[in-house]
Amino acid sequence: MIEYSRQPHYLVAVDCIVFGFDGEHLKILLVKRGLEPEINKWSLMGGFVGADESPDDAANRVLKKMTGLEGVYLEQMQIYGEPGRDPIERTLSVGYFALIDIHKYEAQLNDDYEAEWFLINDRPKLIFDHNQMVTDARKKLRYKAALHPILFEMLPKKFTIPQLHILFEEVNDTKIDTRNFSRKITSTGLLIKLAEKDRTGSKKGAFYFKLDKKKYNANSQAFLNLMPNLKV
Amino acid sequence: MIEYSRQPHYLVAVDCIVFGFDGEHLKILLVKRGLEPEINKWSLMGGFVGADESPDDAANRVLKKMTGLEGVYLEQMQIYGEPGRDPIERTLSVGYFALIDIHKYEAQLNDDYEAEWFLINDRPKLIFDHNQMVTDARKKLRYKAALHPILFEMLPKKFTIPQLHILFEEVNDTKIDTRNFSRKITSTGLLIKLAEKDRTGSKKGAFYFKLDKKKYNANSQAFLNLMPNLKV
DNA sequence: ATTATTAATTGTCGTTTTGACAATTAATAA
DNA sequence: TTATTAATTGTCAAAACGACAATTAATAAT
Repeated sequence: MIEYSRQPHYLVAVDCIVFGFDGEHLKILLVKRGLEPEINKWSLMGGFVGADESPDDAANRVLKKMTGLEGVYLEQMQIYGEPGRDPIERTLSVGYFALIDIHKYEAQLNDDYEAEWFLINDRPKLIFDHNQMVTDARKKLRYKAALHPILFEMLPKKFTIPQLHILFEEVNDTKIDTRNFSRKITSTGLLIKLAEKDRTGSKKGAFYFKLDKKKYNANSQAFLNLMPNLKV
Repeated sequence: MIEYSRQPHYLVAVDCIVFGFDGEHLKILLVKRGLEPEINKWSLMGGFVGADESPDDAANRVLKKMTGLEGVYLEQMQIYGEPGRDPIERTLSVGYFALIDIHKYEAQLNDDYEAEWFLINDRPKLIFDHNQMVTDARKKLRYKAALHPILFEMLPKKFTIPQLHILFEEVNDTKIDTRNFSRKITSTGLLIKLAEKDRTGSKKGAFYFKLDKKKYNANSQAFLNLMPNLKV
């Protein structure tokens, strides 16, 4: 039988940086690690890639298992493969970032895992190279969101322009002129204005919008230039 | 001793899509595979990730070994990890794309490996999922090159605007107005005009330019909008 | 009822960028 | 001297950008 003799074999894992938005701040979802080493320390959601699944499959499985959510926005980020990154045994990990509607999650929380939302800017130290993964994910989110309409993934089906505005400011850690922002976001043609208003945040109330799914699917690869004065 | 018991272990490889430009067309560098299965079939340059190196290290090592070149532009693309992608044994491969100056290569060719340049649009069938890798790499190259000044990596230190123009047209598979192109590319401020002219291509001759390394290193992450009417 | 208050929404306008298109220039060959 | 060829510079209207202001729709206070 043919074989690749004498080549070393490694464990392969996936780790997910799960972003959410509570209406005010950008957050990430962390779990208490369930196995040694570093048991009970905070870490990203992760798991080993099984024999019959691809890394993408594994990431989806892990997310389903730990949050109950299916079909979430998931994007491969990069591989982390320094020889010594896991102290026990060589393990390469594929980093993914996920965007979920934080409210959807709360309803389906799987209590078997100790999971908790943390402010992106006020999170505990994480195990291994997970801190670096979060930094990288945040940078990639910022990059991608400047060009493609992906931040909708973190909002409910019905959302308002002001909500979207705050989310963009959070992700980019900067102030954006509300007047120019609303003009730019509506000019994409991706939003459908609803008759209903959200009156919780102000006296006047803000109109709800929903995503034009057809145009969104057709244009999700288009370059948009959603950030003013963009420098990365 | 702590261990991750009973988790499956896999081979991990790297595969490099090496792009080059001969002045007229975009090309990729392929090698004849040196081991079973599929020995002597055309494939990407690749190799297994060794025990003491990261995937990035492995990709650089493979490139050095097969082309003699060091310090080439190398970017991690994505991981290919479908369970059945290698018929012999489960192997996950990290795809990289590389941009090299085709002339530099010719001078340092390592004849131990049967390597050959192929037109990107007229290449042989490749083993495993390498055809998909090439397709993905091409798409990513196009995407990246539209926003960042990376195509210089495929040209000699001294190059002309018309050379750059043809390269952009090749990568994007489209015609670009020469007048608007030269204005846009010079307005980036990344080019330094030299006194010398290239007279091989025309009677008038075209001025040589070189890259402003300082500005290039400082701005390599900036968004530029180098393609007109950009849709991806 | 009238007014003050607050946040959402629509509006203005000069500057810059874009991209379609044409004229000029610098060299060589006839 | 002229024809030829490709590089380079030029023109301009339309669109996009971004700094900044006014108006509007509601509620709360008087």
